[in-house]
Amino acid sequence: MERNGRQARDQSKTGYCIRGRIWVEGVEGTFLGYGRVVLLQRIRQYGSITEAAKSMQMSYRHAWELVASMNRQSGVPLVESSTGGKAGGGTRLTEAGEKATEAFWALHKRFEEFLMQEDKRTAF
Amino acid sequence: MERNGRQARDQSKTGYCIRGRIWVEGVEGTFLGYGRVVLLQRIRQYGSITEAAKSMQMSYRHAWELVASMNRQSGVPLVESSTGGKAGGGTRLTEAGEKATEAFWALHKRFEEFLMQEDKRTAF
DNA sequence: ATTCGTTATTCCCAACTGTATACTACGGTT
DNA sequence: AACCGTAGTATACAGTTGGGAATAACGAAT
Repeated sequence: MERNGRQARDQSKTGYCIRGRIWVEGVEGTFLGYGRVVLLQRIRQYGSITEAAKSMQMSYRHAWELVASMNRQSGVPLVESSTGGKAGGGTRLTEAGEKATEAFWALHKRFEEFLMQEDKRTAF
Repeated sequence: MERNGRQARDQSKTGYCIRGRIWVEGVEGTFLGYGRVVLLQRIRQYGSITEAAKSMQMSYRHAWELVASMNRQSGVPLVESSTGGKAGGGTRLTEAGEKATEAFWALHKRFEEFLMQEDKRTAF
């Protein structure tokens, strides 16, 4: 199943594992989550929503919607787009976008550690 | 919105809050999650899937499906049902069901604490 | 002015989830 | 035997979500 591209934890001992999702919530619901931050990363990498979406097997429509949602909910835009030009335009991560992804990955890492710890600890 | 009946955290300072979901995963996906365990609790309280579902504004069909999924994935049934009789039948929580809900609430409590802590800690 | 590739936007459709409804099975009580 | 309220099951329906395709807007390079 490989939810969100994250690996399933070891179930060999009990048959169960502890899993979870974590996100930053803003006024319209999710502001930053795993998928959204991966998308931001890919946008930085490719300089294009189109390419970023393609690399994640995500439709451009969906990717664009996520980007719009993030920018709407953020005080300062996480991403800036330009249209036209020789390359047709592009999208780049702003400084605020860099900071946001960094902060989210730090949070995510601590969460993964929490899950791992609970996986060992809990009776399941 | 009040997702899953859990309260939204304080957003007064930053406009954001850290939220998450946690669950115990078995072979067919979710084994125990917040909603499922609340359902178990209500079943214990009412002695009936019908009443438990009604009290949560959940359809009987859905509630029954969740119960079946939990029992299928658990080594020993968490819930036992009987049909017929003066009361028409009923469903009660087994000892294993009690233990499972207890363990899940303990896990959930630690998770809530983790979220609270992250909410204070993180930049969002 | 034409070309080009991307952003931005719209519309329709498929898949999934859960609801509502209706029905049968059950078995103690009367 | 009839009654009653629950479990258990099937079917049809509604809402949401995301995909796919089609199209316009854009602007630098040629």
